[in-house]
Amino acid sequence: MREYQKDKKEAIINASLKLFTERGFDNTPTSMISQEAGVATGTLFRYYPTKEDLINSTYVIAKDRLARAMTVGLSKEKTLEDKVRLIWGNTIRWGLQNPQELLFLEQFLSSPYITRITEEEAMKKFAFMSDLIEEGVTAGKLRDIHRGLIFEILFSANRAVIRKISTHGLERQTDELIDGSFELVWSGLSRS
Amino acid sequence: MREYQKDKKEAIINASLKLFTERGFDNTPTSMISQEAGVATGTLFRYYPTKEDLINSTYVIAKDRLARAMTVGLSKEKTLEDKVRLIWGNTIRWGLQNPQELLFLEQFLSSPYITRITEEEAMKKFAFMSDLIEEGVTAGKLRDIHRGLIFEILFSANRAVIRKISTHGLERQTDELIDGSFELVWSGLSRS
Amino acid sequence: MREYQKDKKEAIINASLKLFTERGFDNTPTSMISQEAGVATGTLFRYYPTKEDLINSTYVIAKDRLARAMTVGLSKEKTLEDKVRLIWGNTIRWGLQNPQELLFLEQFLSSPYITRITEEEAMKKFAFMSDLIEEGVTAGKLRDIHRGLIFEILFSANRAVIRKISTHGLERQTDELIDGSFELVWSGLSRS
Amino acid sequence: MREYQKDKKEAIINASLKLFTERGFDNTPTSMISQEAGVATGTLFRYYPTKEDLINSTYVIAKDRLARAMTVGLSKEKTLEDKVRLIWGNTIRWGLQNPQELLFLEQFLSSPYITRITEEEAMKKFAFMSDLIEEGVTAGKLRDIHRGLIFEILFSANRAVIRKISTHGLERQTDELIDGSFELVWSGLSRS
DNA sequence: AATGAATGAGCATTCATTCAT
DNA sequence: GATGAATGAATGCTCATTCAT
Repeated sequence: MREYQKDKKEAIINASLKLFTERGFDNTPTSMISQEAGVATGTLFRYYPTKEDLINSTYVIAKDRLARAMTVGLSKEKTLEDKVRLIWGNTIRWGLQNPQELLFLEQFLSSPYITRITEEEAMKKFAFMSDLIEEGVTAGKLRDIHRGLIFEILFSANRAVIRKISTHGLERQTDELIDGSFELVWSGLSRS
Repeated sequence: MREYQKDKKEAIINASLKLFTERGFDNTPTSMISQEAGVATGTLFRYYPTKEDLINSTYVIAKDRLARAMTVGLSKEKTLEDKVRLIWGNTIRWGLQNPQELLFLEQFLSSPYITRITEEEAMKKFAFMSDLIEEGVTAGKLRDIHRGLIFEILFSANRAVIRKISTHGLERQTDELIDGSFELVWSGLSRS
Repeated sequence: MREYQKDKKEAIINASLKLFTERGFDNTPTSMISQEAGVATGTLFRYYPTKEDLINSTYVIAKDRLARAMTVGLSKEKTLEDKVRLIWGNTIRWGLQNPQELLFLEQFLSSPYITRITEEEAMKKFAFMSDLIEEGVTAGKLRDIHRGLIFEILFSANRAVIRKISTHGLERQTDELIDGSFELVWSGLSRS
Repeated sequence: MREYQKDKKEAIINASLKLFTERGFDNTPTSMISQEAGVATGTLFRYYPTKEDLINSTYVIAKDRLARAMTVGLSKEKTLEDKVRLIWGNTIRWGLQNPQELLFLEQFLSSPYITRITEEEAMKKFAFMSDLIEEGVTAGKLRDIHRGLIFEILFSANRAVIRKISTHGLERQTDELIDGSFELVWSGLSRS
């Protein structure tokens, strides 16, 4: 309906992503999704037998897109700091360009759905982050505190930057803010 | 029902707080709230004409409780660093003791409801934080970057610590983690 | 809607009885029942939380009405034969006057619902029949075969008479057919 | 799917018979039937344009099987009583061995579908019974009451016996119960 | 003010049927 | 003929909200 979709399954996921982020899971009827996707109500249930299945599938897709965006150009970087800096910037830029997908992912942090989805599984896609952190701690470059905590702080601070930029319309200063916030976070995380 | 309530209005808010945090907004019927509060269904709507009104009122209450908890003992501290450190620890301890209320507040960060509630109003209660940050920047103790960004990073890192502790059952090491994470954050924020 | 109903619960049962017998359980939407009863869709579910609950309640009511109709005037009769003859006639006349209720009851014999309803419980209302049969066998008036079988044969033959009369429009000869069929069945059941 | 089927049409009927009896008409989706039959959903509708058509066809087949089973060995019997006795026993044994098919047939007695199927047509297959009854009445061996009534009583008593045996697990006493119930019914029907 | 029965729009899901391949 | 993806009307049930008592 919106645009030609290769197949209906993809159209449904795209519509879900859009509507779930705009309206929240529970405020988005499946009928609205199928309409937005340009398919019949029954078609949605052929591919996703349950609304919950649809939510979970959408989550996995979104998480995957984020993980891909974060690592663009990663292999070119040499030092640990440069790698983290690249990821830092990639993530912020992706978040600014895909605010809905990011918002959608955040819904899971505080929703009952989070328990139903294997945290483990979702985290596999971010193994590259865990690896980097482990490498940094081992090499004595990062503070020797709970690895998961470093991970969480990085992520949450990153989201904070995105939120601040988009909420206050600071897109013009994006590059400065990326750099400034990275220095701040990096100097906090790295061994003094 | 649960305990003797001064008046029905309070009973309703308490029931809301409990149920919303346990089950989420959309999964909590107003009928369940009125039952938990020990009042008739109609009574709830006398005080809160709309479910949305109830959600917003509950939000304000919870936010207020958080703000109070954060500032306990604040007047005793002298230096900026000590004040922020106190707030940092207060927040984490409160979050660990009131996980549901915290979760409830976080629901708003990514829910469509956030747009409906005056961000301004909610933020007034945290004026003490803004003041501290302003003071720190002015005095040259904190990095001179966007004030709101400092605020957001502080908050999000704080939540990250809480989440990590409760998710991984690290309550025993709470004090160390509070201290360690504060050093990390503070060294990031402060002027080198 | 149809007529003034003392209370909604009764109106719903009456509508159910009518529609279930006319259309079958599965071909009768709850919305149609509530409409026929002149209540809102939600009201039906206040009284009967599930369609199945409604079906079962309707069944119990109908069974009860039948049991009452069967025993009208029973205390006046003296001999076993007269008692059974009275019940025989009562049942046929009630069946002819309430064809839908009878049909409704028969639906249970061949429906999956029968397993869900305590056969025992339903049978309690017909204890007077079991007692009569037991009395007859003990007194040597009835053949000494499986009591339940006598019960079943009586019932099914009775229904056969009703069905035949109403299917073939033999209402004019009702009295003769009642008598004739009773003689037939009685001479079969009684000890020669 | 189950076993090799000569043609799809037969496979569909067999699947219908099985599933309709196990689950009832309305609780059996056509998709389930086509799956059980090992054909595509569309194929079913090539042979039976409507679910109702399929139900009716299945009914006719089942009725035919019953009629055949009832008359096995009938030509060997000489007297009227022996013929009826044979049919009596044949029917009970078939019913015990094919409880689901019998249940399926009974569904029609009290279902709205009965009006849609030509009673006449279904009855043609039981002409042998009508003939026997007519013969008996004419010869003065059976009571001179409404022929159809005799037919109905015979059938319903017969089903009552089957039901009683299978409900109470009396299979061991099948032969006695067949004989006992036949004596009972026959002495009722025959001219004293 | 308080009550809770009543309301009816709204929702997730099912399924008989169609039709392009 | 055969297939099975697609359709969309229909259904059981929920729940925010109203209002007579």
